[in-house]
Amino acid sequence: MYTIKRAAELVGVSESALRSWERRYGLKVAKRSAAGYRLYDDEALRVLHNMNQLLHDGWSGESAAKAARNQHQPIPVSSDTDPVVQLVQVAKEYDSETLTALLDQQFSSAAFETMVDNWMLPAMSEIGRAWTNGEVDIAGEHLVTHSIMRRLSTIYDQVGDNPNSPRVVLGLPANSFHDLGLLAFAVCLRRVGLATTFLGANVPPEAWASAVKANSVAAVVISLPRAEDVDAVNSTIDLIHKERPGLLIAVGGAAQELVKNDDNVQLGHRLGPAASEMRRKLVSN
Amino acid sequence: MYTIKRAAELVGVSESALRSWERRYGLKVAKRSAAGYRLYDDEALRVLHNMNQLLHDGWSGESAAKAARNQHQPIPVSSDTDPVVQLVQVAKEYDSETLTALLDQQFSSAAFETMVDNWMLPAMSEIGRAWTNGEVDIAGEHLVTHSIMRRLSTIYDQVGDNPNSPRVVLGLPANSFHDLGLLAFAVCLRRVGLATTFLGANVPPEAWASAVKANSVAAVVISLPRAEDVDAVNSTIDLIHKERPGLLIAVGGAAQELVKNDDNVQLGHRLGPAASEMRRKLVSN
DNA sequence: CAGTGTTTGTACAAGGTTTGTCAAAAGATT
DNA sequence: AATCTTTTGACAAACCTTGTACAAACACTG
Repeated sequence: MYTIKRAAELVGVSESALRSWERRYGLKVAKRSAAGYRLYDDEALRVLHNMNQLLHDGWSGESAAKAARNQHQPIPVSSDTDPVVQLVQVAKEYDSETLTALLDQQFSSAAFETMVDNWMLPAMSEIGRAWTNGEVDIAGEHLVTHSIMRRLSTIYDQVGDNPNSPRVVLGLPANSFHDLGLLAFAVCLRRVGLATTFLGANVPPEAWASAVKANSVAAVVISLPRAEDVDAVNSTIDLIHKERPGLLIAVGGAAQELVKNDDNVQLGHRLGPAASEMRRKLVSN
Repeated sequence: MYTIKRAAELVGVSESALRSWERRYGLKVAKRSAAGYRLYDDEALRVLHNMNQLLHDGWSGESAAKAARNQHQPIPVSSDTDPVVQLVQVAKEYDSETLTALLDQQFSSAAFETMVDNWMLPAMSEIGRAWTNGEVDIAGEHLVTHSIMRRLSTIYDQVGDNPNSPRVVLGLPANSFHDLGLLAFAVCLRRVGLATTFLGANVPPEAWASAVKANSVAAVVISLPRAEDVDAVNSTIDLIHKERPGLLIAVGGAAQELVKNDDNVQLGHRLGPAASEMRRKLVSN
């Protein structure tokens, strides 16, 4: 624990500056002694160091302080606030620095499935609600969606395929574009040991037909995030049935209940359990 | 979030020009602070960078502005092009999308040490060359540097410290800021099982003195990326010698040959071998 | 080719904001 | 007693804002 004089020396700025940063930007990194003296630990010094660098780099004080705090903290971002609310807040304010910190935190906070079911999907639907209310604009929604998509793709690649297991093909019907939940589900499937082919958004019927031709394909997952796309899903299912009769077809997404279910399976709204269930169905041993 | 002064510097145009573009062509890429100051983020810089390039190509302001906003076509990362060339290309075009993909690919392509020595460091020095030639602007160089720094810090944290091993303290002298290679070396040291304390850039003499006081510190690594900082390094070394006589001091970086070497060690220019060598020196068994 | 209008970067003025530093008064530490 | 530290308020230099003006470069037209 260093006094302010020492801390200022170590960081390479004046004592006044440290006090000003605290007063003006709320950069409260120092503990206080019984008598009210500031006491800086190593973690605090790192934050101050970051702050100094960012200022040298031409950042505004306000945003530099925010970024400096979030740059190097394992448990950052006011952990007393609901992380779902935090994500909506980030979308409102278009705050990409806090977004990065929040994603870092959430993606490493629990098992992937838990994080997705308890935080990511609820938070995304909350953002959808805020968007229809006009509280969040398109840019904010985009920022968040794209960042999460990038993380998911990275994880999808990192987990890697399981080429010797039964293969599941995942995609959305033509003209449907919300592939975030579906990609998260693809990750879950890979994590339970299945092989996956991720077709993504807006898959035209022909592409579906040719994707399911391969012999290794044991199941298909179609997502139906919006009620409008019911017809597209239904006709896609018919087409797949014609191409590969008896193939397991599962439907997911917010509007999955609207699909006529003769032989197909509804996945429900929790990805972790749905992935385990899928594995049970496909793997014999 | 950069102020207009720095944003202008990074893109390589005047502040007035930025304001004019905004007023005349509606190129409103900057957020505003509470007081109305313009604040530019990376995305904004990308658009401005495009704008500038298009103007240089002879486009009219009107159409350049429209195109600059939309010019968002990431080049796919192809495996048959030299990845060093690809990184320079990314810096030229300020293409953060492709950068992410390229980093994903490279960071998972080989052992960390191989990736650093065969790709990252050569590519960074290539970007430096392109910058002195004027082929890459400051903004492009910054984008790449910062993205790589973020990856490295994540890895540094993920690898974790080895608290029971001999500790190595790493840093740059005062007023020296190129800490990318040094952080990569810190990761290498952790990966060979050593404990590390990363002080980072611009470490004032007092901070060096207090950092080496701890008994567990078995060695110090000082980096000298630019010839200008020779004096700062020499005086820092003297100070450390006075504080802890006999402590192993190693010098790395592009200009390491310039340091007077009485007892200190030169690390050479390949990080993987240097880290192994360091381990051999410090670990007895 | 000269004349006219437009585009584009830059400069200046008047006024508000940011940011590091200093000073004063009072309490804590050694 | 001498040397810290605290908060609060104040100040100046640097910075940013909008609006207007101007000159060089360019394109078009008679």
